[in-house]
Amino acid sequence: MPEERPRRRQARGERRIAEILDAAAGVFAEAGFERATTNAIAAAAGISPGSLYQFFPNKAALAQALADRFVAEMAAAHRAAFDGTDFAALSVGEVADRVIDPILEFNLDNPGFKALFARPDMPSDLAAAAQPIQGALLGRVTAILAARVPGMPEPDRARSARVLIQIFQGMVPLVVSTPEPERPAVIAEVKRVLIGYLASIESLK
Amino acid sequence: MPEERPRRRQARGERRIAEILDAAAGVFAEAGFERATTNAIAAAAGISPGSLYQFFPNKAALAQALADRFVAEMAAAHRAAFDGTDFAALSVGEVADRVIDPILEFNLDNPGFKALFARPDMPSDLAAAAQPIQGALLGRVTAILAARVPGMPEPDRARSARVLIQIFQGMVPLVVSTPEPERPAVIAEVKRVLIGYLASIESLK
DNA sequence: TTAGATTACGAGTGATTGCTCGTATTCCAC
DNA sequence: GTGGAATACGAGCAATCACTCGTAATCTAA
Repeated sequence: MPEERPRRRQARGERRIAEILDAAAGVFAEAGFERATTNAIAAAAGISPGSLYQFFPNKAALAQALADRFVAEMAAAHRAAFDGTDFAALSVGEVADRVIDPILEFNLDNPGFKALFARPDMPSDLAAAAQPIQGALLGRVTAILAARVPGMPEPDRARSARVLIQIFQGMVPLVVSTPEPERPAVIAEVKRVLIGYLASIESLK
Repeated sequence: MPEERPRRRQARGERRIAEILDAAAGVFAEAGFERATTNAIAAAAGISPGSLYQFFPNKAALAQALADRFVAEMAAAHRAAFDGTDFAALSVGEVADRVIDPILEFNLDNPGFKALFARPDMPSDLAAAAQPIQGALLGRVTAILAARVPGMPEPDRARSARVLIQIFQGMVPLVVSTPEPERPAVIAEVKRVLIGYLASIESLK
């Protein structure tokens, strides 16, 4: 049975870990998770393969740590988008602006994010890492729906929240792949889609 | 310089090719493209690795052939969805039903499809194989928009067509992953989303 | 019938890649 | 200062996988 005493990191080590995660995000974004080699990540971080394995026991753990960091940053983006606002008092357009812009910006700033979380064969432990924010996001959208459409039956509300989230996440690739002069128009269309759906729900009384 | 004389296939060989493509679609769907090994595909087809390479020079060519078959079948699904209908004379609900159901059914029946075409690192030659149907789909949706909303400026029309397609394709994973008793309700929501967006475009006159 | 082509086999090969290990350097607590 | 821990190196190991090759069975055209 391995002792597995956690080593006491020096400041240098903490810095290295951050550098490795940065490098991994870049390589994942460029090559995709499978094609990304640990040696390439080490080279991108400016260290040797052996040094990389001083900090991460294997590639999966590296991916897990990067995922955890993404999740924490995404949670912050979600808090910025959702907290401290009375969504029942806003117009649908205002709701869309408040919620969509920061989350979209996060996706634009972190191309490695979807390389990790949108891959077809996501292992269960990575999905488990993403589950908290996914669940929290679902809860927040459901809460907005509950505040705005109180009469809606619970199953319908949960389903509509899932649909809203899926629309948004499904449109992210289109937004990201659209080059700059055209991008704001596409973002405006995304908002129109979500607003239209939200309005059609609210019009049911 | 290789002679590269195309060999004359026997009926048995044609059958084998179809069997290999079937097996590949299944293995791709289960394991994803990268994780799918050629030996596993051969085993699933009930043949040896060497026999597989009698028919396909490499894994990329196998993927290409499967993609071509999917594209042909998808094109047929598109024809069934679009041809012989005057979309200008239908209600938005009828348009949605006619277009969405057959294409959604194709995606449900062919789980290998998205394993090939939705992978993050799709090589350019695979994208080239998909381009004709993607282009044709874009043209068909644009034509429907042109028939229904004649006054719309061309750039807006093209953008809205792309958005409509992206909404649909972005929702496919949600539909596929929803188990059966619940699935029709999700499909109904997908249609409501598309109808809502279409109606909001048409309401602009 | 038979010669040549096609189909079939499966152990093996070369290349890739995640990861190790022996060793050297740097840091920090005492 | 000194000893132990943390950091760093990079050649190389073991496993995986796309693919090959020598050989044999089967089919088809004549």
